[in-house]
Amino acid sequence: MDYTHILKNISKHIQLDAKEEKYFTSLLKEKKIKRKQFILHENEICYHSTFVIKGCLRGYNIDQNGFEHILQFAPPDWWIADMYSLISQKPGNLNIDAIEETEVLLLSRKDQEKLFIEVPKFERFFRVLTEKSLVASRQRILDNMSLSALQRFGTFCHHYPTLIEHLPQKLIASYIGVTPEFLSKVKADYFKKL
Amino acid sequence: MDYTHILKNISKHIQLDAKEEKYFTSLLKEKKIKRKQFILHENEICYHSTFVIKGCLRGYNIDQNGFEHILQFAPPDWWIADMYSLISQKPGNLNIDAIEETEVLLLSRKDQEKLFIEVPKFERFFRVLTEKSLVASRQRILDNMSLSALQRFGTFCHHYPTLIEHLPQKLIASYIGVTPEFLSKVKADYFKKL
DNA sequence: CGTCTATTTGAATGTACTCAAAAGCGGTGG
DNA sequence: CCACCGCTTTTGAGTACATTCAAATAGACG
Repeated sequence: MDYTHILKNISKHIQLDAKEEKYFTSLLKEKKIKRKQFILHENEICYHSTFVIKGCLRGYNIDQNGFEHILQFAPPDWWIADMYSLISQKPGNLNIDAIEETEVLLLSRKDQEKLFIEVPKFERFFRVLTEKSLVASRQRILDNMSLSALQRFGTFCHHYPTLIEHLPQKLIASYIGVTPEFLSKVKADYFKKL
Repeated sequence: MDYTHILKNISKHIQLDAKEEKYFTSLLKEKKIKRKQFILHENEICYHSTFVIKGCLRGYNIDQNGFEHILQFAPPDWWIADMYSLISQKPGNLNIDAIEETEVLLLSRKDQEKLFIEVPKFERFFRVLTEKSLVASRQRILDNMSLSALQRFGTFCHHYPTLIEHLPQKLIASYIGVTPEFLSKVKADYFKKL
């Protein structure tokens, strides 16, 4: 099993010795997820934090009119979960599924909490991770309130240049908060101006 | 000095003994903020986490067209900061000022980091706090994408019943992401339907 | 009080959505 | 390897939700 990615990800914020690394990796479960396969449905309880090694997941909500709104893409080296459900252990409102063939490592909330006690450095690691997510999430709120669809598309292209390549526009539309039809028109304008 | 509010706030998630409480409170600085007075301007570095005891603060961004977008209200018992600037110690894009006469306690990032090391329980406390903020922030992204202005106003009234009372509508408009003029019309519809 | 700011109301405008249809693209099976 | 099917993307016309601008009214603070 290849834990190099996740250990590298963690070493960005905390230093682990060999024993700690071994303990941590012993808690992880590997999983392969096929395209369109779900790892979480809304109204289910989210039991795991998921770290993506390869491929790409998406976390999204379906509103009362049946429209999908993507909260998060999770390309390699990203963590994803329904945070509400994970911390409350109540049914959440997020769906998480695979955009393509994906490989992940799962860390259960129970093991995570054990980890916080056994190796307090992990408390720090996830605090830092959560702080960064919060920063990104708040910036997105501001962007959604202050930018036009055209500007949000530009921001997205700039922020996720690699995702743009192999992501259906439909999904980008659902992330930046417009209809696919309108994104198509926006994109035309965007590339006209270059 | 009255630390009962903040100690009660903290005891929701972690238990402190007398010595730890004393150490923690020794790090806090008290401050009184007049209406319209700033505790942080955009392009400044945010050095403190701020806990509100009395009154109300707001954190907001001003976009390139000069419009204000409120990211957060901080009534009593809430924490507020420009998280981006606080964790990166680089200039941020948030303004924080007082909506009314307000009393706060300040915890500097340096002291906070010392606290994480001296009393690791605080690492846990702020992790939990940040997780909850993240949950709220992500739900707000979804609400902004899936709900109409009327629905967002309803959600706001339901979520912050006490704030509604003494908050200028202008500020509510700036929080839910509409113009004050339009909120005025939305509100008329809202109360017609009751 | 008087002034300044907040709120309401209305008409015109704009940005993004809806619905419908056509065109493009990709995968699958014959 | 090609043909077909389903799904995505494009295009267009009509519509809706929210903004802009302007003016009148109401309210708050010194």
